[in-house]
Amino acid sequence: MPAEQAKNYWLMKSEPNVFSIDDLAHCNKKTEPWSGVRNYQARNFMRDDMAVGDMILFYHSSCAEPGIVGLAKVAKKAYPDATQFNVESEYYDPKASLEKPRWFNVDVKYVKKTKTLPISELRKYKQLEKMALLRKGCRLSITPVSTKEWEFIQKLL
DNA sequence: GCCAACGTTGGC
DNA sequence: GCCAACGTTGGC
Repeated sequence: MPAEQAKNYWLMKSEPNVFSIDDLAHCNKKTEPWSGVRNYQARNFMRDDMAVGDMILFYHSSCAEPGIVGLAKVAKKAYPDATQFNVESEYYDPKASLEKPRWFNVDVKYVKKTKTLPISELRKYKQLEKMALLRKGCRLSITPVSTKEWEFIQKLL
């Protein structure tokens, strides 16, 4: 066994009217496949860089008070996203096949709900000014979080 | 391989 | 609802 690997940290956006932190807390085993990501950069983060045990800031977007609302962790490493093969799904991708899947997802497990830390507050801290989330025009639904950013945010929660 | 047109994201 | 910023598509 290798020595314990350095943990990575992530921020994952979800629209609460589609899938909220409470939904995650109440689903089976508090674990859910993070399916439906259809952006290559976000896919690559999941497929190539996420490991079991990585910690996640759960973020609510497109809502009254967008911000960090809880913590989660990676429960299963990436595997082909089942929704790409399902013609009934809004995430169906006709260009994907079982032999050549295009989209991957990890499983995400609920850790805890926190107070809401709004994006407007995050923008106030110099320590967070380099956060990918806060970069102008950043629309990525999955972004890396540095260890320092993670630790700073833990103190705010 | 370029790039205009188009669609989407997401804070405000 | 607006719209800036970005990613994707497809004609050439």
